[in-house]
Amino acid sequence: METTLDSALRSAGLKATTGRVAVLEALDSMAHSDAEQVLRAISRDLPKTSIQSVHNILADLTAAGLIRRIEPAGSAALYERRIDDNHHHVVCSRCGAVADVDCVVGHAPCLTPSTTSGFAIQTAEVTFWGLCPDCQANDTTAE
Amino acid sequence: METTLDSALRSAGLKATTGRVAVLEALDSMAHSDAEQVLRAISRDLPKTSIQSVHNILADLTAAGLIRRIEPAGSAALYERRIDDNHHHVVCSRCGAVADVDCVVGHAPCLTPSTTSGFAIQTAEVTFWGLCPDCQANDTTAE
DNA sequence: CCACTTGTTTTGAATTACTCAAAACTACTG
DNA sequence: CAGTAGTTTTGAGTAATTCAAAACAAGTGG
Repeated sequence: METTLDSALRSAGLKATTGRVAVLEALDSMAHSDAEQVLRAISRDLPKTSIQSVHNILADLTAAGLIRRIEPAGSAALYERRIDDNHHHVVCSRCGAVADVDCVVGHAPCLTPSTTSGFAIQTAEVTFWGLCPDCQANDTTAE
Repeated sequence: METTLDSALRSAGLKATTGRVAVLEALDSMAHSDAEQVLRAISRDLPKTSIQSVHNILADLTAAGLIRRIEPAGSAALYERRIDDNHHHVVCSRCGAVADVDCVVGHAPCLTPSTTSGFAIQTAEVTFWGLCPDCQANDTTAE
């Protein structure tokens, strides 16, 4: 079967292997997943896949621009399929949950620093930190 | 000798040990250092200090609010003494060099997201990515 | 000034997330 | 359908950090 994912992979210069398609499908259904979550998701269909292969696939897909990699402080690297806009993230400072935040500007860099120290700015990455709804609900029990 | 650093430590509820004072001094002279750089800096005076102790001290100082920890994607955790303002960072996407960027607003969160997904926002962390002056100079040789 | 107690550092081992390399394999080409 | 280049597997290795128990030192009270 020739799917959209197959052709996306091929037009990026990558072979459309079952593993890669499965990873893309997994990330379509669960955004902001780390390598281990992706492994668990695709293990249902491809039980022979190793965590190293998942890392390998995720690195290839990231390099090809088919997925985006984010690394919030304190978490393992997370991957997402939303790559065509310049959006940002809210991370729960207690449990690490992640949600998307639309960028007001829509393209990189959405902000320009006041003092660049001679750097040639390419992008601005914004990470909001706060409490997710669940952790707010449990806020009375622990701090 | 009773220094400013001593009293800063004590008023944070921490004992003013030589190791902690040395770490604070090191971070005063070299901002954005990782644990290993701090270890090298204090090894001149305290050669018996282990990397584990440095991690321990850095964690204590971070918890006490005396230093700030940043974790740019792809780098080890970096520590800095500038904690009283809400400033941001430029990271070189090639060599990982870090410089400070003043926050226009000056207090957290300097930005407010459009859609919060129910999160209670506490801070906004902005990381600019670009090429540092050195890497711009070498830009013709490699990409 | 000395001993005590608690907080701190050392020592040594373990863990996590990830990378590297060679062998086995499979998607696409002709 | 066979060949080859690109992929995945298998297995080992690394870097940064954390954990735990024993050794030690800072600040306190005598």
